[in-house]
Order: sequence, then C-alpha cells, then structure tokens
Amino acid sequence: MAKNEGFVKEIADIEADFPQWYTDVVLKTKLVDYGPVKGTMVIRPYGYAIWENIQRELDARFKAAGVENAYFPLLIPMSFMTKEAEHVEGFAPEVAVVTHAGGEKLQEPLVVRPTSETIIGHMFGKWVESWRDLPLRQNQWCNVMRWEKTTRPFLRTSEFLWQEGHSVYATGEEAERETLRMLSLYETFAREVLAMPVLTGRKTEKEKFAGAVATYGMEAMMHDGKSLQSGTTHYMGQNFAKAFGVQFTDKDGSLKYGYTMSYGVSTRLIGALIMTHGDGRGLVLPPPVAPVQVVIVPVAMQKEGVLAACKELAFGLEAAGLRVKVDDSDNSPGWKFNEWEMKGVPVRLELGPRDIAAGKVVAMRRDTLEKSELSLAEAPALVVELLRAVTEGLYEKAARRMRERIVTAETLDELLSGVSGGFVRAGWCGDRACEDKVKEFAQATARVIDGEHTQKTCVCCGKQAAHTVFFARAY
RNA sequence: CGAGGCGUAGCGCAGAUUGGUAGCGCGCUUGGUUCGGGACCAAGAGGUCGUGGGUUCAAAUCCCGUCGCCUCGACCA
Repeated sequence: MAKNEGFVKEIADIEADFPQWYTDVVLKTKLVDYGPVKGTMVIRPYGYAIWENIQRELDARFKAAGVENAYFPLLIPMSFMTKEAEHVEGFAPEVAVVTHAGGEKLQEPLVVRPTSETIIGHMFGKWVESWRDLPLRQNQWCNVMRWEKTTRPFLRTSEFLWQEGHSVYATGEEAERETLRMLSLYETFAREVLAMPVLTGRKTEKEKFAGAVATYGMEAMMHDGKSLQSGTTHYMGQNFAKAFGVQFTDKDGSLKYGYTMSYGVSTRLIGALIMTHGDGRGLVLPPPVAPVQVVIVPVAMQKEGVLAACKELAFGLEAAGLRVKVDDSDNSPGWKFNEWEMKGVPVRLELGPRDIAAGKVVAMRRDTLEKSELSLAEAPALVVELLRAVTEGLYEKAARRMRERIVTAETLDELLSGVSGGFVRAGWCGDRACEDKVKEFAQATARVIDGEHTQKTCVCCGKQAAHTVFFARAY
C-alpha cells in the first residue's frame, strides 16, 4: 500500500464524507467484501471474528437469562406468511421466494425467511399444550434474507446474520415484561461489550414491526450524528398465537391463546461499532470484541533475542486471558504501526533491544494514541488494566458526543437544524400526519419515544403533545 | 424503482476524443541489504480489456444490445 493510501484523516474529515469513509474502511481492513450477487456480503475472517465475539458474549447472557438455543428451517411455506395480515403486508415486498426445486415447479412457493415469527409460531403451536409448557423461550442464530433496494455492508444487506429470540407466555403482562427485559439486556450488552451508548424506548406505530402490538428499539448515534437502529424487541400480544394456534389449557381447565414476543440483533452491530468508534486512522475496536486485543510489534527483530522476548511477552499476556498477536512479518515497524492502527487493535506493544535492556515495553492505546512505558515483568496485569481503560474511554467519548448532540426543539426549524448533526428531543401529538410531515420537512424519523415526557406541544402542529420523541436521520 | 458513475493483471487506475505490438503504481515470487512511524536494490511471474453481435484489412478504442456492480434519493435488522 502506498503511503498516501493509509487513513491519516482528521476526525472532521471522516464526518464530511462519512459514507465513503465507512465503505473504504470496511473493505481495506478486510472485514468484508462484496459477494457476487447484488446486496450480498462476504464476512471475512477479521469481521467474522468480531461477530463470533459478539455471539459469545450475547449467547452467554441469553443462557444466563434462561433462554435455550434451537434452529428452525430456512424455508417457510408461503401460506404461513399470509396468516398474519399486517405481517405479510410488511414483509411481502422484500421476500425472496423459491418457486422451483428438484427440477420441478413447486406446488407451493417457499419463502426464504425474512424473520421467523411464522414458522416458529407454527412449531410453538405444536409444542404448547398446557400452562406447564410455558413460558417457552427459544433463540436461534441464523441468516435471514430481505431483498433490499439499497444496500451497504453490515448496515443493510440482502442476507444478514442475526439472532432472533421468541417466547410464549401465558399472560400479556409477562410477555410485555420480557420484551422490556430483553431491551434492557441489549442496552447493557451495548454498553459493556460494544462500549456503545444507546437510547431505548418504544417505537411509534409507523416504525413498529409488522404484526406487533408494540416495538421497542435501541438507537445508537453514529459519528455523523445519524441514528442506527441497533436492536429491537417486539410484543406481539396474541396476534401470532391466534394466527398459528398457539393454545394451552390453563390451570382452571380453560383453553387460552398464548402471548408472544420476539427480539433480535444482527451483524449490523458491527457497522454500528465502526461508525461509533472509528476515526481518521480507521477502525477503533472495543477490547471485548476485538479479534486481536494486543499486537506486539518487534523492533529490529533480526537482533538476537528480540523475537524470543516478544513471544515470551505474548505468552504472559495470553495466560492473562488476552487475544494476542506477535507481528513477525517482514514489514517495517512503521508499516505495522499503521496497519494495526487501521485495523483498530486496542493496544499495541513495541518491543526492541532498547526496551529489553531497560526491562520495559512501549504501549500505545488506539483510542487516544497515547504512548506509555510499562514494566515488562508486570505487563500482563498492566495491559489488562489498560484494555479496561480503553473500553471505558470509548464509552465515555461516545456518550459525551451523544449528550452534546441531543438538542430540544419547539419548532420544525429548530428540529431541522438539530437533526443535521444529532438527535432532537421534541413533542409530538401522536398523529401520523405530523410524523410524516417531519419526515418530509427534515428527512428525520421518530426513532424512539422518550420515557420522560418533557415537551408540552407538538413540534409540528403545536397541539398538546402526547409524547416526547427522539427524532433523527437514520441509516 | 428514479438519477448518476464504473466494468482493462490480485487491488487501484491510465490507454478511448485521433482504431495499428497491453501499460503504470501497489501487491505477489526469488535473492540480498534493512528495521524505534507505511525501507531499498536486482531479477521475475501475472491480462478471454464484463459479455453478445456489428463496422473494419485491423477494435480495449467506433456502433447496437445485454449483464453486473457502486454511489445518491423514495422504502427497511
């Protein structure tokens, strides 16, 4: 790579041409490549390793919450899709359909799952008979397909990876409580693992999931002030239970429909990470999900003992539970510094003859680019501490940016100015017409309804506000 | 689906207006010297010019068709 091809932009520059910066960085760091079919992506090893870390962390949290993993089929009979009226209306435009197989036209077309409420509803209908079978809480890690018109790696692709959790409860209260509990689990996960602050809340009718009674979402603010929906949970009431016959005999002997809910996050989270933490030099990965947490760059590595010292250091760090790489490739140290900075490795250690003689190692943290000297002997403990500081630092930096870029608006003009660089908190009367008008006027949508209702009047029509809403432009 | 742009070596591009031996940079291979912020020398390998047709003695280049991808808008994890 030529000198001028590296990422040595300033932060202001990445915001100026953010979509281009994003596309460049995901391709150059080999997170992803375009697939041969429009809208598809290949998640390359460096990107997939991030996904595996996300999976591992989230999966453990689901299991701790009592959810079991299962796997349901990719293909869903077309007739299932039409059983829930709103659901089919919402998803019909973007499903891919299999019409031929085995060299013959199929009697009934099969849709490639865009989400699995229908087929899981069908199966749950078979499995649920008694109140003793409830709650039923399952999750699957899988791929889904939605034929999108405009695509971008991780953020919106025709096929993507996700998890979808589905639960049935005997009562609506329980199912609703689970819907909020999972939203909270996501929020905690975003903070602790992705170092990403989010806003959570209920979605408006216009933005809710097709077939749900209520949808809740978490929204993250990207570097350019736009919002990215990073996870959703849905309370379905009895809509799907009735459509698929999810019934049980209650304690009193009466036959009742269950109440269902679902929740999901996808590989979009990888895009969210990149657009939350990245800077002019490329990726900045939060330590909990970074495929390589510490890279060791040997200096003057042909000199006696340098490589051996690097390997010994790596051994000590690995013993402390860290993911470590010694870059003993033929490139110059300068090349390696730039390369690993671009790839977002949270901590770099430089080890050369000078350090070895002094019993020290030079450490650089990726988030602040600050260098410090550590005692070689105590490096494992110190690096663990440094990584913790990086995670916290990333969260604080992103949280500060989000706080600074949320403004309150009383008028459409104020809203328009606010959404050009961040989120806007504004009153809303609750009418779809006003929501649509805001969209038209400011290219902004209602992201979530704020839990704190502070605004008295609707930003659009001036009537009494039913809710206080966060408006933003969204990816 | 609307508007633009692009398909030439692994990647990024030039060559096209004026048709005439397929080029450049990076990367790759081999050998050597280097190594504290993208090192250097030497020698090499690598191309159905997206695809189909047409014009021509001759097409990457001109004409017609077609396929694909990217970006920006309207719809969505």
